[in-house]
Amino acid sequence: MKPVPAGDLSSAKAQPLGVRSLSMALRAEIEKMILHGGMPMGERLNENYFAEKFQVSRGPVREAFRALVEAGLVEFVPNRGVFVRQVSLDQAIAAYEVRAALFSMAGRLAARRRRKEEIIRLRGLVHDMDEAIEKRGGEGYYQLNLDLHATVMEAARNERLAATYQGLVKELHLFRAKNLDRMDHARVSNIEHAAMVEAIVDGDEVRAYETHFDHVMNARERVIEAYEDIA
Amino acid sequence: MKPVPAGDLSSAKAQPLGVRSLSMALRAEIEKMILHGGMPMGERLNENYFAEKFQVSRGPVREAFRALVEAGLVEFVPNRGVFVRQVSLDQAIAAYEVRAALFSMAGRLAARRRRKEEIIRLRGLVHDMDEAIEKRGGEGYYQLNLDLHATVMEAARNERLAATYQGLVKELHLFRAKNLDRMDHARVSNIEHAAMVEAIVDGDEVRAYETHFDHVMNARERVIEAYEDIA
DNA sequence: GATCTGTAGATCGTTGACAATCTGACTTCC
DNA sequence: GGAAGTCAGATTGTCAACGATCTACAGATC
Repeated sequence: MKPVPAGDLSSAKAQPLGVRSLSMALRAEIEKMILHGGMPMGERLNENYFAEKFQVSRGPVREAFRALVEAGLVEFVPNRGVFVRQVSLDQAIAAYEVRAALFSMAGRLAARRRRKEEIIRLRGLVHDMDEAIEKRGGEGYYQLNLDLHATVMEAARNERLAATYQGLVKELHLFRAKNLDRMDHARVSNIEHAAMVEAIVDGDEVRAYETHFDHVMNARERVIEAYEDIA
Repeated sequence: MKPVPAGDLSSAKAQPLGVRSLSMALRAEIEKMILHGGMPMGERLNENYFAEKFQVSRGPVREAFRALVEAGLVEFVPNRGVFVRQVSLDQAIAAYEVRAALFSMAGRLAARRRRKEEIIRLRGLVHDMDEAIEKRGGEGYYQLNLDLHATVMEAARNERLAATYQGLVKELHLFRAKNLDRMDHARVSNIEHAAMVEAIVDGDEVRAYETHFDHVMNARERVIEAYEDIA
């Protein structure tokens, strides 16, 4: 009955766009393409291209773009379109400082609000990362590192903080030198992790703040160094 | 000479919406209405209403809404529309903690990067606020307070930090108890300001962090108290 | 040979129309 | 009298088309 085109969206594209509104689903899909798919920085996002790719009109695509602009993943130029955002070293440095602010607060709150199971999990992660470095040549370290940071955020029990932090980390993915935090630093980094976790375990807010703050600011320094190597 | 179109838009529309794209201008305008105009919390924003009000089609209005959703000022419900966001006490508390993280970082960076003229300005503001309290019954205190916070942010010299902070402050405007930070606390508050400024002047990063952190967290406590009075 | 000008193609900005969905009130039935 | 079903009106979701703007390239001018 309905004048729906022969092949329906979800199956035709074989894309699990979800049940949300079309533009919300598109936003998530395009975001994934930018972050994981690896679209070149500065690349222009063509509205017609995405409209055809997902078999929708340009309206929802445009709405998805607006949301991505606000999220800081793309830049908008009137009458030109949107472009995958270029993140300069200076901007990355600034973002690391914001990250330090947020993450050190998370550590501080985690020290105040931690629960027994989180303490166990945190200590376990530090131990696993040690083993990943010493016994498996760094295999699996990256994921464990993400887990550790996520667990600290969880222990802080502040969703607003977690959401802001997440948005910032996404943005930092756009920085081309993101992968410069090499395995050389894993040992040093994990010593910092241990100090962070013990401060949380002790419930020492000030020490938790300091250790978490230093951890991110040290990462900031390493990024600067690494960048200068390739520049 | 460039082929300038006969009838140019800006005058034809006779709308001082600015030179940016239509949806960007709408976003700013609607945001102003929500924050200053005082739209009731939970109010639904009707697309047709805004389209007619600004003499545009619904497309740009919808795009403006998407941006406001991402900014956290309105909530989106599929097939229902967008609503002015309701901010609960719990959410406000969480937001104050994020604010403490950002502002204490600003204080810390300001202590590191301050310039002579900013020192003069900061001390002047604290002095003016004292006079506003003692000699003018609080007249002008509110604006001076905003100026002080803005000056600290400026001295921190981190645009990303400032932008994140600004977005958060906007969101806190949606909290109905926002005006509960009454003049009773101005004296205490300004003593805190003095401590903050002196820490920045001394270039003492740790003390700057602590004083700024405490200042926001104390404000958080006062909001909780005030909320309980009216609840 | 370099710069400027004009045109063509492509892309964005906006609009108005139509389909899908929801809200709220009225009717009907138990 | 209260609960469930039904229907009209209003609102949102999506689309296709038109007008405006920009980029790039070819040709003319100095």
